[in-house]
Amino acid sequence: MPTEPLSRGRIVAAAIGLIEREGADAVSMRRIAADLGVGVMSLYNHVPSKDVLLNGVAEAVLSKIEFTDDPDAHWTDRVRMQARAFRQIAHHYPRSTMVVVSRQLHSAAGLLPVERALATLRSAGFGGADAVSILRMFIAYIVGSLLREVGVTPTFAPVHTRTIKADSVDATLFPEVGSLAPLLDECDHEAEFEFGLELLIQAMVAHSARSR
Amino acid sequence: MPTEPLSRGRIVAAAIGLIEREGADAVSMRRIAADLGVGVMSLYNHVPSKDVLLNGVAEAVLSKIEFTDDPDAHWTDRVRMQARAFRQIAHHYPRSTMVVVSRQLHSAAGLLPVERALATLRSAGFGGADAVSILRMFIAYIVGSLLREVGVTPTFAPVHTRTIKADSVDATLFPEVGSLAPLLDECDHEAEFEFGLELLIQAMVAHSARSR
DNA sequence: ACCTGAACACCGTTCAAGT
DNA sequence: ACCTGAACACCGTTCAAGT
Repeated sequence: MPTEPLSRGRIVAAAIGLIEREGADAVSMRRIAADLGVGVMSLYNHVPSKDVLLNGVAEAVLSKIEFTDDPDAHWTDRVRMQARAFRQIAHHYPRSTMVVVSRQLHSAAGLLPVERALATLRSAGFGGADAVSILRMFIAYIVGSLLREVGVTPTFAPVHTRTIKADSVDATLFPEVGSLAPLLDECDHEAEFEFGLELLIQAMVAHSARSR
Repeated sequence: MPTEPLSRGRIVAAAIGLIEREGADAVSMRRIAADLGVGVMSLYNHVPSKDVLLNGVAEAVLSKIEFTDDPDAHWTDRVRMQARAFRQIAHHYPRSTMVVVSRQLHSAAGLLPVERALATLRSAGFGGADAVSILRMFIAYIVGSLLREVGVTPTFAPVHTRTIKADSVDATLFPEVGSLAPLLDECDHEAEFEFGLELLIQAMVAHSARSR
């Protein structure tokens, strides 16, 4: 039975599948080739190196973000929706998120979200420089939030590992950490993300009012 | 000449040096051993695996943050200083920053900065839950900012590579990106960090006033 | 044009042997 | 207690050979 022919897309998809199944450390050209049922060197007919293959993984994951933009909504709501859409990759591709975040993409893969964000900010009345700086702040916040969210689960095994045990922290050296241990122990990722998102949006509103 | 005896500390220091000199990808147990003038397997007398060695690298870099806290300063100034101190690691250990950020530390290495931040926020009148959420938002923002700062220079070779060329962007598909290309092309990392930092701090002040 | 096995220069880590 | 070389099971990638 003649399977579907090898292609860059199939290789990238196999890599993403492998990452999600076994983690980024499990990715090797040989494993991917084995998963696809081909010889290792066949991959190199479609991809020049492992490094650019991983760039392809990052681009593919980024391009799968589902942006549903409503141009009629208030700009603060549009910003909210776009930020949440970005966060979805941490849910759909948790183990690939680290790959996305740790690669500098010089391609146009991430350009569509940037375009939409800038358009939204400009429509809200922000100047070009402010729009770019605000976008960068937002991206930093989202990326950092995703890292916390997926970094906490490098493997899904220890589903409830307490990072800080109240009784193990020297209460004289770290009194605040000690007394807040119950709060530090648990992290509702969605709630934390929304908390920061609202603060950021309100900061933007205030900044907009100041510079008006 | 009997060189200093091998130790976990010397091994971690050698790893950090290697990372800063040649990048995180260059790190291998064999290279570290060679740099230290010992056999590979000697390392395993002091470090159980490469994985926990890299955790040691992350902890060592984190512990080198220089926090100069002034308890008499206004809490917003203290938050500013702490955030800037954190950002210093991107300057002192640029290539190690990715290692720090990509490892989940279950140790007490990062506890001192957390303690100081929480103490500052509580002294500003924030409740425990708010203090924890605000700290998490700040850490997300700082981590994301550091990633942008060091991710842009995986190697220092292309000192001025333009990521987006104005004429290469389809102006009809990406009009905003096209018109803002000059701004997107350059990034004053310190200025961008400070921009977001001020917005975050003002958001905190507003949040504090609201919940007072 | 696409596939491939052999080969090269690497990895992390186990183990048994040394002192 | 600390060091170590040999060995094992892996890597990414080059190259020459196939179709």
